[in-house]
Amino acid sequence: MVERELGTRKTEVLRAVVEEFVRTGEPVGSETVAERTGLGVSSATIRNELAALEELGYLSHPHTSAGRIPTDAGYRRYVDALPPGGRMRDTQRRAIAGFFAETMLDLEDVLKGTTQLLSRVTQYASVAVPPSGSSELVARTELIELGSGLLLLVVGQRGQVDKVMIDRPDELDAEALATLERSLADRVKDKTISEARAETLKAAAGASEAERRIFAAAADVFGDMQVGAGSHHVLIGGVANLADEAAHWRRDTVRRLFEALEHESEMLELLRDVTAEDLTVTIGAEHPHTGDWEASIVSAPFRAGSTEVGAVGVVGPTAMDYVGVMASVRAVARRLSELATELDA
Amino acid sequence: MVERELGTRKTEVLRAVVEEFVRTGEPVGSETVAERTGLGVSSATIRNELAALEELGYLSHPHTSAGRIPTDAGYRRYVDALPPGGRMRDTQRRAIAGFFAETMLDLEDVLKGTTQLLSRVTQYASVAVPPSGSSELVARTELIELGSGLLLLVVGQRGQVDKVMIDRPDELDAEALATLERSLADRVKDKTISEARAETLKAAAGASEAERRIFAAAADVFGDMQVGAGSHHVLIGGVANLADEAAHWRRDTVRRLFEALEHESEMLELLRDVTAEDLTVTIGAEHPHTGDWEASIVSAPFRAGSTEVGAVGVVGPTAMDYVGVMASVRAVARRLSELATELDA
DNA sequence: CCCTAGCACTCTCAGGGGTAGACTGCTAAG
DNA sequence: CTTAGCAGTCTACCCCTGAGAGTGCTAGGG
Repeated sequence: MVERELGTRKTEVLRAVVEEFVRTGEPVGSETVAERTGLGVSSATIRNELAALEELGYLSHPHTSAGRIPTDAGYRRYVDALPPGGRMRDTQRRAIAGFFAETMLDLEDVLKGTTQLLSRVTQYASVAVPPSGSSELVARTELIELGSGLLLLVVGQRGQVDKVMIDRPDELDAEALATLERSLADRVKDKTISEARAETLKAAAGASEAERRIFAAAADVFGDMQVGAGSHHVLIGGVANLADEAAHWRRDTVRRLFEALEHESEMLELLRDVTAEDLTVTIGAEHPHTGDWEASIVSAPFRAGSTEVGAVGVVGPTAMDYVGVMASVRAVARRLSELATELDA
Repeated sequence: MVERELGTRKTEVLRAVVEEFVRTGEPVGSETVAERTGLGVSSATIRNELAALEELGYLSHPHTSAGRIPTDAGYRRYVDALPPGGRMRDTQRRAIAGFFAETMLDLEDVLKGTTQLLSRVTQYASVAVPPSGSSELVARTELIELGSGLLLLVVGQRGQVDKVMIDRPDELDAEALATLERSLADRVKDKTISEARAETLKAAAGASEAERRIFAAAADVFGDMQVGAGSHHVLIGGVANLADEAAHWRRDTVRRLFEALEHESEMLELLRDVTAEDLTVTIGAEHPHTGDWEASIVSAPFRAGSTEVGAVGVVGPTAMDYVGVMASVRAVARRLSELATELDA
């Protein structure tokens, strides 16, 4: 579709249709638009504009005598035409400011809180992807003997901790384990997590069976930490909000959405490639992985200094309050960037 | 309500109504019951029985000319009358056996897998509550200096790890920190987690401001571990299955359920007191915290040796396949007990 | 005394017509 | 280019009806 100038009145009309539809959930008629835009033209004129916008593929018609509904392309056009730096409601602004006013030290805790904040503020579901961790440094590794086996523990420079239980190899005595622990620590200390993974895989290759098992387990842990430390890699909040939305949605949309929310890898796919420079809005079928379901994702990355460390986003119906959501997500991402930068210093 | 003998035919009729209703979701008529029970009596006789069962409060009538549907009390009676040791389908049995055939070392990982297993097998949502941990022993504590502050790490005897970030108190140098770390370790090593918590709170009381902060943080971590180590205390699986059920449910039921699933404390309340000796079935409004929503919970504890360590459960509509769910939950809980006992040895 | 056949009765559900209302799209005039 | 006016179209709703499902009751039979 060729990018073409639309004329400010058409843009205005489209805006009115989208916002009214989002507000009421009902198809919007020419009369309503004429009143709401305040353009000072009659509904007949609006009807011509509406017909033109439909011709262009931005609006559609459930049936002859119904009002107009925006298409995905219509939402897209609407979002692209939005003035930069949208407004939040005061309550939203205050909620966000209040949340970040507390002193917080653990980024993972913060992110968990962030999902709740975003979902409360926007009334949709929200997700947060913690730092990918590949370029983090390994601060410490430990091999601890417990009653039930060996516990291998890895601590990252930012306080991320990951672990795995290993069956205790009988052929290794306490001394051998201590040596092994030191050898592992020497190999990975102050390396990045991806380097540490490569290093441990290499070490596993040329070691005895018992040692190999431990190095392999370590490599697994590092692999895990690359995605995000700890046991959950994607944080989610406000799913209950989607239950309300569910009434308007197709059945399979709801199910697929919940499935995606449950499986982290799917959720990561939903957000991958989709989180660009600043703020990204993905509408309905635009997303490569969502097929034709009627959900939109608004997401933004946050950074510590200049390296990208994670992302936050909101998932809701295509008929969502883009202005409010975009402003909220942008604000939260900016705050998170500040916080992450500060924690890093 | 007085517990009264019902007569085997009434029981049989009730059973038929419940099972047919669960299977089809439609109110059940006398004709259907007459055929399905194989009692060899006519539908007229069944009608008398149905009327009696309704009089007793076990069945209800959407309207005059509709069939019967079970009340909560009806499900209760049905469940209580079920022969012990219900049957699973072969596929269910196999799925469970297959899952536990693998060797597994980390109970938390196992529980995560368990929720997925149970939800796949039953087609409802499932939850797992990990060991409460109060009586676990503290295996190790560490105070690690990172770029961004101090990381306090606690490792439990079973491999549970919990942590908290603390702002580095400027007035403590490396040596003071080392002393503090040793002092903390001495106080809590090999104590139970509840003892450790009490101990740290005591230590916090009579310490300098900087030390107090650290002991207090430690107490927080122990407090956290009492509920369940790591960042999630209740594990959940198969929420997507509830989305399908949602069509049959009242709106607020769905929302409240999702909210409960999101807030761990609520979920713990749902399962607390509800998990008795063996297998517990809570039907609809029976549960003190669910108000009048139409959901049932089937749960069972699992133990390591003789101490109760956790619980698993399934959440679904009151019209659920109790036989299959009860058998599955019981089987999974038994397997988990075996595994937990073995890991403990 | 319990069971059963039969029947009148009740109530829902699906479908058909008929109407009001909501919008559109077109046309002709400003 | 805009607008008023108007015919045309389609849905949503209501009302009605008939079919069907299922009950409750009664009277007769083992």
